[in-house]
This record gives sequence, structure tokens and C-alpha cells, in this order.
Amino acid sequence: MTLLDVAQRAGVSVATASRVLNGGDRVPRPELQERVKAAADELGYTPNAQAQALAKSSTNVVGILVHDIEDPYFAAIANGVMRAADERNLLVMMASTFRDSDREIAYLSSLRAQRARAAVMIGSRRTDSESLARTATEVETFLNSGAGLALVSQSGMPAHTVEPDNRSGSADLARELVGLGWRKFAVLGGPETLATARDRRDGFVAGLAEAGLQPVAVVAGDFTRDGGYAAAEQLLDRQADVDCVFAVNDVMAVGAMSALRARGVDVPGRLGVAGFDDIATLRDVWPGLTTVRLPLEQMGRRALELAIEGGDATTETFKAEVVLRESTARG
Amino acid sequence: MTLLDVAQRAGVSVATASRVLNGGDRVPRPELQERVKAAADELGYTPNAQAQALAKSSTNVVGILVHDIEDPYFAAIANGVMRAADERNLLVMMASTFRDSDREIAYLSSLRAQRARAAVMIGSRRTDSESLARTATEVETFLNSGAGLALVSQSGMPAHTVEPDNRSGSADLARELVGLGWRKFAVLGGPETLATARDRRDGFVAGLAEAGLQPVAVVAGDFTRDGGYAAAEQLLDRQADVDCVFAVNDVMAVGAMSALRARGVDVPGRLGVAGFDDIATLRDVWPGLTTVRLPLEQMGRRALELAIEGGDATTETFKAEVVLRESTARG
DNA sequence: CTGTTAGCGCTTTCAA
DNA sequence: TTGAAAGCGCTAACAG
Repeated sequence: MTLLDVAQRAGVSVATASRVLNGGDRVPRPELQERVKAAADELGYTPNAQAQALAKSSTNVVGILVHDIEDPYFAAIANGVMRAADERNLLVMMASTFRDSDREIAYLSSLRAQRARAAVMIGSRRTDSESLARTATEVETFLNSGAGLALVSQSGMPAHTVEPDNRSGSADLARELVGLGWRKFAVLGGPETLATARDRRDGFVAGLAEAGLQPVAVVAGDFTRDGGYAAAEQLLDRQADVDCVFAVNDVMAVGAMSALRARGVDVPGRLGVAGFDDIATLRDVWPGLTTVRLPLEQMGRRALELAIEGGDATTETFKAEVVLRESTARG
Repeated sequence: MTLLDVAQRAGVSVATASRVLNGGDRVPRPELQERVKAAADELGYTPNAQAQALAKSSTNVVGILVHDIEDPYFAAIANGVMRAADERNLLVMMASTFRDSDREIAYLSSLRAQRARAAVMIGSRRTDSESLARTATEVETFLNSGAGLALVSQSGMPAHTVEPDNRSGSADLARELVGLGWRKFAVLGGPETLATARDRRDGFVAGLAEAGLQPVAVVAGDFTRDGGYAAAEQLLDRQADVDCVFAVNDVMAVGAMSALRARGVDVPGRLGVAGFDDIATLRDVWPGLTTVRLPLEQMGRRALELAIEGGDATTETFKAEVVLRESTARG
């Protein structure tokens, strides 16, 4: 069923049919409108979006790139992007890159081929890899193609950026924990090359410094549940004299808590534990995890807005807020 | 930059250019291939996917519909679909319907407009609503348009179906729990109109019946964390004589555990708790949640395969497996 | 093996 | 207001 079929059935030209069914410009006389609409649904007509896109050379598709949609952090941000897209009647194409920059680049170029209106890239990249440069190149190409782009948690790209205030969020956390009476801290950091992980660690260290403290131990680990588990084990093996552990994200913190439990270490009795993100799905763990809340959905929404609006690259920072729960309660 | 530009620069026809850059059919002589490729990347040519789709009247786009991507159950299945799509070089369009069938129908029709090759609908619908019939109609329209379709956890539609074995999974769970020594059960069911929730409850009740038992209490609630929380509170208010609680999904179970904790009810000391799904993000809760594991990612993968393959509507059932953890351990 | 050319379905000037 | 017709960029017969 094409527009031509509809037009013929309604006894009008395709131009007229187009105008009543889709067009925003001049509207035909009511009587014709009726006829066309009637013909359209008798025939079960559905416009061919590809053809429309080709003719108008513009689409209503936006892209989302995440590292892993099963990670609740990405899911929460993606949810914000999708809601914002839905409100604007935009269709969303999503891909998981699994932290593989080749996949990422390939997908960005697919979006270009699709003539996507805009894209949102979620999550930070490793700083060490030369592939970061290749990504940057593709980012520029993407922007030069006329599409909009915003990145969440990844600065240094020539596009709009939405960032949580990782440093001051974890500095605040450090202050609060010190205020609670904790003194001997360990940091379970993510990979050294991940800016988000580094910023959270550094912010925390800076916060401690204000109180004249410094971390007793810093253990690097993967930015995942298993990374947190392994880092906690390592910490225990070192037998460091620690009373509170800060893991740079909630997922790691929960992994760490499992490791501690397996080793019979009471939380918060013998060790306090804190995380970062305030993942909704993890709000019911026990003991309740002290963390730093990020407005993840909001950040996603805003990223889409910026990407759609286009314009000069700007950076917006979202404030983080400490949430104290039982995992750092002092006896 | 169009194919014509490339062709001219390489001194060949568009047909030739098309053949070397995209076409799968006859390949031009090596020398020309070189020239075309060179021209293409000097010009930074990217094919226009819309134009290709229009010319070939076929795309490499597939759709995914979820109720809510932030719900880890959907995220896990969607992840499977996306991986399978990635392997086949398919692009994924995703939308959250928030259990609104109008959104669902609208999105299905957008996918039709996009000439999507296939779609996967994840999650079960309510059985009571007349909107189910409207969905069924759109499903047929979708299939008649020539696209493939598979549903996960929703039977009764004229398309491929992938289903977890909810009934026997929860019957198994019931048997295991009885084997552990639990006797006085409460079921925190989802909405009566949700087939998945009903099947899990019924399966559990059937499993109990084998041991000559029947649930002391059945409380309906929303299929969410808050639903579980509220249902548990209600259960406590009734002061029913219960020793073990089965919530029809993990998210509800975790909500219920929080409610119990808030009321000072020890798990599993005073009350055992079990869930269903084995959500990865919740594997670290404490006490570890006894549940029924579903191969969510696998189900997603398979759904995509079926959707792509097309053919007559088939139903595939995936076995569920009981996972006993601390939340139902007997003192 | 390569080029010509007629569409794919729709939008959008440009005339009428 | 309505219609005719020229593309949008690419593919796929069909010739050569």
C-alpha cells in the first residue's frame, strides 16, 4: 500500500494525499481530507518511513550507546533518554558496546548512515587507549554530518557533555563519614584509566585531606561487581588496619560486601562500607548501603535535550548528594 | 557525499561504485575496486541507509519492546536480544511501553513504518483489558506486513513465543521448600490479571498440594518492588500464621524483605522468603535470596532468532531451576 | 565486466 | 487549493 494507492482511491493527487496524511504545510479542503483519510484506513496504509526520510533528508531517529544495558547504572540513564525521546516522538536505536571502542565507532557510523538526528553516548572511556583518539575522530565526523551529540560522563570530547560531580560528591561523602567517626579508610578504586573512577577516588582523598586524613589503602579493581569482590578480598589479605571502605560505585560496593560477609567481617560492626550512584535496584540490600545519589534519569533526559538542540558544545554538571544508610552506621 | 560523487571521482558508473562498496553480487575488476574505495574514503563517503532500504525494500533494523528497561528482568532479556542482533549485524530500535498498550501499539506501527525486519516484545500483558484485543490486531497487521515477531512471556498471540516454565518452576520451588521443612506458606502474588504472576502462584500452589499442603494466605500486589513491600505489610497486618513467603518475582521478594526488616521480622529466622527470576543484580542481597533461575539472556537470544527466521508460530519453553540460598535456610 | 536506466515511496517546489 | 513533476540516494534488471 503506497501513497499512490491511497491517492487514486481517494481520487486526488499524491501531493494532496501526502499533505493530508503527513504534511505540515498547506492543508487541503475538508472534503478532500475526509476522502483521503477514509481511503488510507480502508487500505490500511502505513507511510514508508525510509521513503519519507529520503525525501525530506531527515529522520526522527536518535541513537543511544551504552557499555552494557544490563548494568543498572546505564539502564537508569538510558531510561531518561528514552523517556525524553518518547515525549518528542523520536525513535530510539540502542546498542551495547561492551566497552569495545571498535564496536562503538562502528555503531556511531551506522547511526550516521541512518541519518540519525542525534546520539547520546553514555559512560566514560578509558583514557589510556589510542582508541580514544579514533573515537574522537568519529565523534567529529558524526557532528560534521549535521547530527547532534551528547556524552554522559565523558569529558574531553568536542560535543555536549553531561557530568555528575564525582569529585565533590565523594569529597562530601568523605566529610560525612569522618563526621560519623570513621578514620581509617580504604578506597576500592576502579581501573586507573577510567576517569569516573579516578575522580571519585581523588575527590574522596581530597575530602579526607581536609580532615588531615589520608587513606590507609587504595586497591584498584574492575568497575564491576566482581571487581569489587576481588578488591575487597585483596584488601583483607593485606591485613591493612582499616575501619571503613569506600568503593567507587554501588555495584562494586555490593560485591565487596559479599566478600566481607564470606570472610566473616561484619558490616558495619567491624567495617563500614560506602558506594556511589544510589542504584535503585540496590536500595534494599542489607545493611542499607551508604552512597552518593546521582540524578541518573535526569542526566539522561538532559543529554538527549542537548543532543537534539545542537549548538556549541557545552558541559553541564549534576550535583550528587550523600545518602547515609546502615552500612556506615557507628555502633 | 553521495554514491554519484564517489563514482565520478573514481571515473566509473554508480552501478560499479555500488557494487564495490555495498553490493553482494558480481564484483568489478580489482583495479576499479581500488579506485572506488580510494575515492570513497577520500570523500568520506557513508552510504545512506534510508536510500538503500528504499531501493532494496528491506532493512537491517529490528525492534525491541519492553515495559521498563530499568527493571532488571527486562534489561537481562533485552541484553540477550541485543547480543544476538549484534552478531547478525542488525540495528536495534528499543522502546519502553510502561505497560501502556497504546504506546505499545503505536510503537509496533512505527516499526512497521520503518520496515523493520522483525520485532521482539518482552513481558506479559494484562489479560483483562480489551486493549489486549487491539494489541492482537496490531500484531497480526505487523506480521502481515511481512516482518517477523516473537514474544517473550506472552502466549496467546499468533506469533512465535518464548516462555519460561513458570508453573513447573514454582512447583519445584514449593517441593524444595517443603523438603526443607517449611509448612505454612504465604504467596505474594502479582496482579491477578497478569498471566506470569498467576502461573507462578498456581504452580506454587500445585507444588504444595502434592505434599497435601495449601497456602495459608495469598496476597495480591503490584509486580514491583513497592508491590512486594506493600503486600508483605498487608500480610503482617493480617497476623496470619505463616512461616515462609513466596513472592512471585525477585523484585517483589526484595521489597518484601525490606518490609519484614522494617517490622523487625527476622529472615529466615522467623520467616523464610523466596522469589523468582534470579536477577543478577540481586544475587548479593543478604540473606541470599532463594529463587528460581531463568535463562533470561538465552530467552532473549532465542526470541530474536525466531523473530528473524519467521515461519509458523511456534512456542518454546525454557526450563527454570531452583536456587536455594540463605533466605530459606532452616535454623 | 561495466554502464544505462528505471524505479523504491514520498516531499516539495512550481504552475495552474 | 490542487496537481505535475523533479528529485532524495541507491539498487537491480537489462543491455552492451
